[in-house]
Amino acid sequence: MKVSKEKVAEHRRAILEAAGRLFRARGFDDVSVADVMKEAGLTHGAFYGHFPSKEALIAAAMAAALAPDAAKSRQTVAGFADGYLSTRHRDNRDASCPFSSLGTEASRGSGDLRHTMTAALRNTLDRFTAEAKGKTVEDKRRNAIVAWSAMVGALVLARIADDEGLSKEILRETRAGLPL
Amino acid sequence: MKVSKEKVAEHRRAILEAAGRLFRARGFDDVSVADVMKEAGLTHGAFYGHFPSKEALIAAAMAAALAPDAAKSRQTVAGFADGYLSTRHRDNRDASCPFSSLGTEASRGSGDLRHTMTAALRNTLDRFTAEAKGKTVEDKRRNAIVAWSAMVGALVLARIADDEGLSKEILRETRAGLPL
DNA sequence: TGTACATCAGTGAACGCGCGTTCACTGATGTAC
DNA sequence: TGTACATCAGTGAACGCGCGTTCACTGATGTAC
Repeated sequence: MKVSKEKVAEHRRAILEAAGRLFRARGFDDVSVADVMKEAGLTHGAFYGHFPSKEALIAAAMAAALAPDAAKSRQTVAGFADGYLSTRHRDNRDASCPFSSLGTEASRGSGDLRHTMTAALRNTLDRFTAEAKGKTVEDKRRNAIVAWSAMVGALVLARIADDEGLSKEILRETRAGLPL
Repeated sequence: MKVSKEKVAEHRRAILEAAGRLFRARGFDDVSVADVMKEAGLTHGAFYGHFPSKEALIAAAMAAALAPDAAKSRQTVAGFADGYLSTRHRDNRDASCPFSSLGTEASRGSGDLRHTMTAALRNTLDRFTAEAKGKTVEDKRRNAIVAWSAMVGALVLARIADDEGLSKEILRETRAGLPL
């Protein structure tokens, strides 16, 4: 049956939100269009009224997940790093940073996906540069790049490690050694 | 037809090698058992004589890809970092470091896979600790962790970036800022 | 050393399954009068 | 404001396809004598 414009917009938001959570928790390939639609409270047939393909959904869901968040941008970079390198972030995969939960898959993704993520990467580096250690702008920029690379890498490694002590050590020592 | 013991061992090696290359280039989910067997010069039916499942192949292929390499262990850590953060390594995905090419997928992988990768992670950190900056062992260990996290993260980010200038900047500045 | 035959690695057809995607249909929405 | 009907979002069955895995068969290997 037809549905009001408001419901359509609400459904679209629900699909993007469900996709964002499921993709981050299980990866792009292990989540089907039907899984996403079920999680959004709809049937799979309705999907193609909202998006032209699964690939387009991936790009749109990641764009939504990476959209600037008011609460986060009020934080200092140091505060953001504390949360980023926490066991809470490590374990809450479905709401975690797309770079650390889907980075290696994203690098093989569509042009749209990579373009969206590149824009988010630039934003993050700019924000970090303003608060990084260093006397010159060049030093600050370098430290911003090292810090963001280390944060993403540390979360990837902490999630691979099957030893809780090692995993926590990686998070803790990376946080302590960040040039911020 | 039956095949000599030497051929069997050779075929197993060919399967592991093909799997290592294909998985790193395209991801675990986008490479089928048939793809691997074809690349190894066999038919897909022979696969289950060598491995009990695709999951077991993934773990075995990554163990082979991560096995200590004589040429690499002769290098200094600084030399290893130069190669790691090069555009050559970024672009040669099929022979690249499993952490940077498959890290986010591996974190959702089997216990066997994560165990193998954890052992490799420990080895790398130990090797880095010996040559990292720092006065105390604790400082060296912290810098080893930051350096390895930053290297893995930088390669992931450099592969996502769809702007060659930004991608190269990430590799270059991460290399320059590494606490080694 | 030579021969007979049991073994078993590899082949390729076949299996059930879930995937992304399509489509005829339904019925509430919202517009034209 | 009330009514008639064209629109179109959502439903669920169906599509072809490729996947991981199985299996009856083949024929070279390698062992027993």
